[in-house]
Amino acid sequence: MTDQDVRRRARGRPVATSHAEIEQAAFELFGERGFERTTLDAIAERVGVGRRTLFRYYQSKNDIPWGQFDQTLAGFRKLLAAQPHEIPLHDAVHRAVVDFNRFPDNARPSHRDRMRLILTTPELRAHSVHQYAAWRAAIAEYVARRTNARPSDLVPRLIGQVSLALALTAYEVWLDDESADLPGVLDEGMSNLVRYLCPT
Amino acid sequence: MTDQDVRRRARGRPVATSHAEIEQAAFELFGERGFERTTLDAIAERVGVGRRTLFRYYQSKNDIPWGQFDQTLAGFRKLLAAQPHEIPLHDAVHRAVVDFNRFPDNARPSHRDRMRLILTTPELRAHSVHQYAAWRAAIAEYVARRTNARPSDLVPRLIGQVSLALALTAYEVWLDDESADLPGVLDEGMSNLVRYLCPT
DNA sequence: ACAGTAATGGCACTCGTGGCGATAAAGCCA
DNA sequence: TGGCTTTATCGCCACGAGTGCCATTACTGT
Repeated sequence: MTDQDVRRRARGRPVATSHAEIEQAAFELFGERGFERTTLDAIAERVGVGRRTLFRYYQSKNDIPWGQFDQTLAGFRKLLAAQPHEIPLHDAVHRAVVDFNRFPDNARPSHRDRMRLILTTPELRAHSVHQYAAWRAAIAEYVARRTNARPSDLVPRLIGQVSLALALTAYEVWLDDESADLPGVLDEGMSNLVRYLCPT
Repeated sequence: MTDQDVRRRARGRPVATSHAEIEQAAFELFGERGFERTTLDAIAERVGVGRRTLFRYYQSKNDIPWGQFDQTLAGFRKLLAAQPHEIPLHDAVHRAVVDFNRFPDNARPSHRDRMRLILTTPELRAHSVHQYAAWRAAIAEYVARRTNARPSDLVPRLIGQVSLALALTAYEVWLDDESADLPGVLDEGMSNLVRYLCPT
């Protein structure tokens, strides 16, 4: 999971920290002072590393809460590709989205903490656009493959955007309601959307 | 439209510039050097005003391309409120969205230039989340009114998000294709979405 | 021990942003 | 005309994110 374990000791100087360590320290501080009032210096100090080094692990302060989203995204692409070709397109996409959002509860920081921070901090809400774009692209490419279109065509793009819309709505409702489970809200959203759009 | 005209000369020192003037200067520079490499100093200098003064007109550099979106948004709320109660909800919302996106071609910077800048500059794409949130809220409130729900409930939120998804997709396609007209792409997107979601 | 290698981390710089207070340019009124 | 009030401008300083540059450090392999 964490890079230290995977990465066979290369030749040079050993790493001084890890993504996991940085995220833990950062989330502690975010919890104490809030995201905006936590400086990179503070994070670096708590990790016991130079500020400059943080930028070797995360492109920006805003990327820290997302962790290693690249890897998560790769998992999502696999989920999409694994959907059976027989089922209708919208079912395939919806299933992949729902599966993608079944998270193990043992992560640390928890998925809920992550998403709460991201979705309640204005700056992070804005910055997340970049992650969302990559997520949408995964969907658009899948749809393009199945419909013999280009990812930049109207329908693939649209389905990517609408799937994101549904997911974001589900997340907001889920965060508002402690008892809700995410896959359930996603399903509920989807059926409401169909009810809204489809002529009787 | 512009504030100078409306605002009857108040008592104190007269204003040194206007939103329109700042936007023109800014768009000139954005065109020459790109958004990111245009500093606020450069804009202030071209307008002939102190850098500090720019912040009295726009909350941030990122807000300049959006112009006075508050006013635009107020117009959108009126469009929604003006929809007849008889037609189905999704028709009402869609009509308001389409009407909202009929823009007069005489604006300067043109609507197309504005949107191209916003949608092709990563930083602006991210920052636009704030404008979008206000736009979605207008829809959510309208839907809540018509369905006797709260704006924070699943369905109003969802319809706001999905409408935005559709609009953004339409904008991207519209910008890619010089010959496309925006209302047409919006309609096309909507019918494709219905086709995608609704069981035949 | 020495060379090679790769991560660290300090330094200096740019830029957006916000606070504070001084100042300029008008109108109002005597 | 001269002061008073009002309101916008603008300079100055400080902070934090982000970036390029480069010396340094701590390993591995020979």
